[in-house]
Amino acid sequence: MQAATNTPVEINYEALSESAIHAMAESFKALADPTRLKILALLFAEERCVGNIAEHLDVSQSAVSHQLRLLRSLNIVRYRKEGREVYYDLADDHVRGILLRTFEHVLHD
Amino acid sequence: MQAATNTPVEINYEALSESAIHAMAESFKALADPTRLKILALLFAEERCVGNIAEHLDVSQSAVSHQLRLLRSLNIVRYRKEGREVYYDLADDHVRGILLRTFEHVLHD
DNA sequence: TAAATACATGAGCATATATTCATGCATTAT
DNA sequence: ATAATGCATGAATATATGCTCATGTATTTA
Repeated sequence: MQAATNTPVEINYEALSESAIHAMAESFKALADPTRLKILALLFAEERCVGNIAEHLDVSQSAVSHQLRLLRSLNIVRYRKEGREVYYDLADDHVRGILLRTFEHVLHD
Repeated sequence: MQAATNTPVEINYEALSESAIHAMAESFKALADPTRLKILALLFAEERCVGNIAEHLDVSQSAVSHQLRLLRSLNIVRYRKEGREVYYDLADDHVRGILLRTFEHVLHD
């Protein structure tokens, strides 16, 4: 999670395919909601099951489940089943990095 | 733009204020639209005036102007006037970093 | 087996959002 | 001064989105 900053990657409009643009928009959209951000902030520290998340956020279990489905579909979170509970976790450190950067961006303004 | 990765910043839910969460959501929301992303991709390389952006994206001048207003309000782009033209540019390298990271995230999937 | 628990999901509704259209406001050209 | 150009903006509309409610499915307990 710490390396990779001086990558030679560049963004130029001509090279960006329509599908890449839409994929990026989808990813950002997933992070563009307070409820989902709160869920991710909780998962930033440790994995949690659905009911636990709902309690902490004071949001209905249904609402949390809907949001988790969306995050799942974009590979932002992953899950594992244990009995009748389903534990969710951040999918990878890529997500952590983006969350951290934006958090900093918001702070230093 | 390249340094700053091993910052000691952490995200934990309890410490995140409601307003910080909303600020982050707003920032992500600004990046969560294909048209705005295309605009930013254009500006990634160089500053451009409104009409020029509209031409390149095949979007109406009005639509571009509306989106630029939103990006402006969140300090994602900045502008300078020159005669009757207004040139827009990315506000800072923070934005570049976030765009690059997400671009990579989308590629490596 | 029946009841309870934990989570997922479809439909419906209220709100948010992106675009278009019409128009306004500067600045430059005639 | 009048017209033209470049950009900004308010209103209206169509679509997208997040939540609730009702219900379904899987797993555990009585």
